[in-house]
This record gives sequence, structure tokens and C-alpha cells, in this order.
Amino acid sequence: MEEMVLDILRKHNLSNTDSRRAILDVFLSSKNALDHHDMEEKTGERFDRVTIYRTLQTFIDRGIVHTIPTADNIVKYALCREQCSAGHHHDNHIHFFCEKCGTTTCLDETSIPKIPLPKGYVGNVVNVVVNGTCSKCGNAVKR
Amino acid sequence: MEEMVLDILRKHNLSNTDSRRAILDVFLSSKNALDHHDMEEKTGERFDRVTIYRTLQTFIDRGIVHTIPTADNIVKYALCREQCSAGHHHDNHIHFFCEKCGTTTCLDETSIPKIPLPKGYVGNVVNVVVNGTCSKCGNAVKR
DNA sequence: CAAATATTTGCAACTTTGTTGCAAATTAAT
DNA sequence: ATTAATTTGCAACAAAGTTGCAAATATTTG
Repeated sequence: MEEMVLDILRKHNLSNTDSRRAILDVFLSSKNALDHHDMEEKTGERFDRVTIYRTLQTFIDRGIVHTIPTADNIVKYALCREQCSAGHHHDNHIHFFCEKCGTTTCLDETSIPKIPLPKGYVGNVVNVVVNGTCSKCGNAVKR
Repeated sequence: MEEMVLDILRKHNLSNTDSRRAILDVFLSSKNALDHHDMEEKTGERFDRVTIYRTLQTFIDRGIVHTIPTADNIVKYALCREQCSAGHHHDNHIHFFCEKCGTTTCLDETSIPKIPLPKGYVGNVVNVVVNGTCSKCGNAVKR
């Protein structure tokens, strides 16, 4: 895990600092997307809010992390899986927002269908967020 | 136009007040989705921020307006077209966010394709936001 | 390895966005 | 026209996000 973190930093030409390592660690050990507040908490409150904002922004700029616009209007961040590069994100998966537990997940198994656009519109990145009940919360109900 | 506004209020059992009329007016005369700030501006700064927040919320609750989660993470509001009712939105169209001019538009001509979900997930509302270049900005480039 | 340079961090201060309680004003009902 | 219900604005607050700058840390170079 630690090796993975260093690898990511090296690959993207980022200097190896405490906060970057800590934040990447949190991402790697979390199944769900996280917001700024989660990140403060999970890094043990040992970094300034500003540092976290700036680190997340750096990761976005380098294509390490992408944001997910969810219905509750809090920016959530998640690791990019594939071929994202600086300034260009290609997260081709669907995001799922669970209305019961509030978690946002990247559905890596899925891919976004082709979206037909009216004449004159040129699409770039497509965001699909499905709101509903996740597998964990749905199963709980059946009991 | 004025008649339309009153009609909407009557249909949803809402009392006829200055701010509600003004805000509906703005929606009816705007092609794009608007955020809270836009709304303050376009109503001529004559309402308190709180009133605008509350009025927008009321409209959402009644199914008159829906929100659009965009990449820039500012809540944008737009009129519901079809069969939205209190507590249940059915906006089945795609939203388009223009990276050049920053406007968010409802593409009424479109509809959201069926999104296949992994086992265990139950979908409810699906949000599709395409980022790209809108017809206006794309044409401008060609010159 | 140490000095020089570049980058990153934390602090303070601030802006923007959104919320809540309550009294005054407006709207609707009788 | 009076009463009852709803809506508004104000004040105060909370949370989210940004900026400038000096101190601290990381990297480079000799």
C-alpha cells in the first residue's frame, strides 16, 4: 500500500509530503467517494483545511482524483482508475448515490452508454449519477 | 406570461406573493438553469437571500423546479417541464453544462437511456450531465 | 553532505453559501 | 373588516471554500 502511494506520487511528478501520502492512503483504503470533511476526519485532523483543499486540487489537476457532482451538493472525491491524465479525465463509469446511507460509490463494472446530443452540442465528459438504494442497504431491508 | 405564473401558483396551491411571482417570472424568461446568485441578481436584489432560498425550496418540494448537480458544484435550478409532482421528480432529460460559457441547459429533446446497474443496486432518479461545448459557443468558433 | 532553490504548509483573515429562530408584514379565509 | 395562517426580512450563525504570506519542508546542485 505504502509502495503504491509512493508510486502514484512519483508517476505524477509530485513531491513526497506527509499530507499527500496521508490523503492517498485514505483514498486507497476507502471503497467510497469522500468529501473534504471526511478527509479531514480520516487523516486524523492533523492537516490544515487549506492543505487538504490544495492537495485535493493538485490531485485533480494531475488526473489522480476526480470529483463527483451529487444530489446533496457536496463535492465528493474519488481516485481515478484508468487513463486519466493531467487536465483530462476519462472516468467512464457510473456513480451511485445511496439515498439511505448517503455514500457515493464508483461502479467500476459499469460503463456510460453513448449519449445522443442535439445538433450543435459537442460532448466531452459525461457524468452519470444514479440515486437509489445500494446493495448494502437494499439487502438489509430483506432481512 | 403573467397569467402563466399565476396559473402555476394556483395549480400548486401556493399563495400569490411578490417573491414567488418574481422568481417564476425569471425562470420563465430564462433559457438556462440558474443558481441562487443569478436569481438574486435577476430579481433586482429586492428580496432577502433567505426568502429566495426558501422560495426555491418550496418550488422543489412542490415539483415546480428541479436542481441540477453540475461539475462546478453550484446548485442550479430549472423549471420542471412535465409530470413532476410534490415530492417526486421525473425529469427525464439530459442536462448540458457548457465549459466555455458556463451555462447549464435542460436538453428537453433528449431522454435518459436505460442505465444498467450491478446486482443489488436499485436505481431511482438518474442524473446525466454532459460537459462540453454548447451550440452557441461551438458556432461562434467556426465564425 | 551542505547550501541554495523550489515547493508546500499553516495561519489569519476573508468571502460565499446556506440555515435557523423570531417578530413584523402580507395573504387568504371568515 | 377582522381573524387566522402564511410568508418575509432581519440578525445571527455555521459550514465550505479561497487568498496572501511567512515559516517549514522537500528537492536540487555543487
